[in-house]
Amino acid sequence: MVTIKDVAKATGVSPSTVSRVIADNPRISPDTKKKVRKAMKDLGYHPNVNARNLVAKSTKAIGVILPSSADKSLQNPFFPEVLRGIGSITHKMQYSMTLSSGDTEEEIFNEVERMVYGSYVDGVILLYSRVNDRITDFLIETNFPFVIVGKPYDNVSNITHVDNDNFKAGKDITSYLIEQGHERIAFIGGAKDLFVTVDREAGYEAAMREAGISENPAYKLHTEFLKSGGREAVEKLLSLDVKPTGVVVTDDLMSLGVLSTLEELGFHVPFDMSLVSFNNVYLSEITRPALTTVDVQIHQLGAQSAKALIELTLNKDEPAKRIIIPHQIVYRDSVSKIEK
Amino acid sequence: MVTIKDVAKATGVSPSTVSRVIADNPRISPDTKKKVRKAMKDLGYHPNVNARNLVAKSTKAIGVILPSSADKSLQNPFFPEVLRGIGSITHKMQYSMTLSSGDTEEEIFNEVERMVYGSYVDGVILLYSRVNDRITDFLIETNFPFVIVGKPYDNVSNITHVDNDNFKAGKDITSYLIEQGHERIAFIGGAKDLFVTVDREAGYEAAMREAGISENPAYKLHTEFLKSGGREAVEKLLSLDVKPTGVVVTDDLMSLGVLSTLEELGFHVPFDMSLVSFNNVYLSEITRPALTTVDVQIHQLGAQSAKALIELTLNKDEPAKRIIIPHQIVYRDSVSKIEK
DNA sequence: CTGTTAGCGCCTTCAT
DNA sequence: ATGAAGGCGCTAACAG
Repeated sequence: MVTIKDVAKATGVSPSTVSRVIADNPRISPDTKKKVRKAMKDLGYHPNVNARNLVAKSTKAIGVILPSSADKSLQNPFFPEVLRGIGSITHKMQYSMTLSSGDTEEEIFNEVERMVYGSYVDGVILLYSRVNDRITDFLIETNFPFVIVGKPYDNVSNITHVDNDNFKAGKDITSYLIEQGHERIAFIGGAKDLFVTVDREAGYEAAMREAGISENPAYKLHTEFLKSGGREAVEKLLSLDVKPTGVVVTDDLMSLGVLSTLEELGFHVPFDMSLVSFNNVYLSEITRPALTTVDVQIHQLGAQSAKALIELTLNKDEPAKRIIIPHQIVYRDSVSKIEK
Repeated sequence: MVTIKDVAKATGVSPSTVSRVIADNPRISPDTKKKVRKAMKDLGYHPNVNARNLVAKSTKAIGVILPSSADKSLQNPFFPEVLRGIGSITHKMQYSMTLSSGDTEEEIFNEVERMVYGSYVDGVILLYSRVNDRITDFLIETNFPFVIVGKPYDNVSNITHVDNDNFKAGKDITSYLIEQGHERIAFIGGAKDLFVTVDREAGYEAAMREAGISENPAYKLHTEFLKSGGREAVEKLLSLDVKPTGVVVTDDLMSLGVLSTLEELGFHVPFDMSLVSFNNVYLSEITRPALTTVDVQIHQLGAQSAKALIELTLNKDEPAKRIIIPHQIVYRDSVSKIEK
């Protein structure tokens, strides 16, 4: 391994001078800079991160914490996409990113502990938000820089987080359905303790209310995320005497399941049933019909969270922020107009 | 930050003793061990990785290199799943994993360079395999430990890699179609410079040959991975005078596109057309019909590669290995029997 | 069984 | 503008 000393020796200067050249210190003569740089290149010198981190007390690395992978939620294309978003920033800033790998909450907690106490990373991004989360609490207690993608379950104004306006997104997409003439609109969401679900549902309710459509509890269903593709939910809806004509589903991958079940039971989308969804991951354009869905800009969610985190690590008393990524409906073929 | 010295002072021993306690050195008296451990706990001591890495010349971290994300291939649920597989091992071995984040090949190359020269990681896993890959060449030249998930384009016997027997997988699944009475079987694969495609295709051909079915070039198609869901390929097949009765598609996500196009054009799977696929990612069970597909055990691909890599890093002259993960067909509803 | 010493590779005062 | 010296936190001989 080529060290700073080797370069120094080769150039006939002292190690500290080389160090200064690396840092591009202004009070090193252009001449020696050139010489040193050449030697570095010739010898194939590369700084050793660990040595550097040790004295700098910073790692230029951020930890990304995935939700516990008990369920299959990790197969949601959402994740690779946020990772790419995060990566786009870390790469540009020459940071590296470390992924959590635990399966259970306990395991993940231990990892985060290691990351924090062991100075593995300068900060972490939480890719989930759970009620009463030990990890969040721990991060707050230790005053370690972190940001949440999504909405914190608590301390909302003290935790930097990047999110969509899910209430509005839910309202917008529901309103669209209403504009298309639908009135009997159902809602299929994920677990009720997830803020995404709650907020999108509230948006759905608001749109219905504003349109003067009375609420129908039988139209509001919740299903374990990904559990057999929302089959039960769909069956329940279709067993109703007065069936809905449209459904709002809170996730594209879930929509795929809903779509399948619907068609399997003989209900053709969008003719017999309209369907709208959220996220706009790749598969929403290759399903049949292609899904009309809310583009939440997953990539941006990742990128902005990384950016905010890095700022936090650079300046510990940067105030907590709430960053809202705008959404946009992308219209495809899963909705039909109802003529009155 | 609590250091080893603090613990030493608090216990009245020397720093090296504390260090030995951490390493659980056998020739430290149980008594002092206990004392020291208590102090560590009381003070909240956690070893600093960077300091440790610096002297150990090992980082207990591995780098995972994703393919350049120019295309959307990263949205393939394949990736989260390998990551989980890798993570299951790194976690167990207390390793951490660093993800590449570059977009272009150039960017990724630079990252790998940093990882290698900067001692960021002890080894890397390549999640792709390209022809004439600079990164692979670089890793070989620098004699840096690495393993490939998939088949190396060159030096096959000198590079540790973990893969499926894609030839056999292709053959098995095609044979299954033949057993079900199909004779006009088409093949839709990804880019021809990917070994997965090539091998699975060779398997398909072998099965056809052995069954005495003459080859039909018009039945063999290649499509940009994920490009508009293989629409063109399907259209081409359906424009043929003698249409196939079955299709072998090399990836579940592609199958989703194929399926959609097929149905959209009025061909119902499996009645008008049978469809088999590869990978067995979650969505293959929620499509309609659910896909009969080859389970390639993605999780195992990841886990075994991590295991092999860690062995490599621990023992640099561990011989190169070729690890084949067995596959298995999972039968679902996308194939129908043809009575003669 | 435990302490002392040196050094991993780098950065940063403090001199000059 | 540059060098020398010390130290980041930890481990690994070498003593005893």
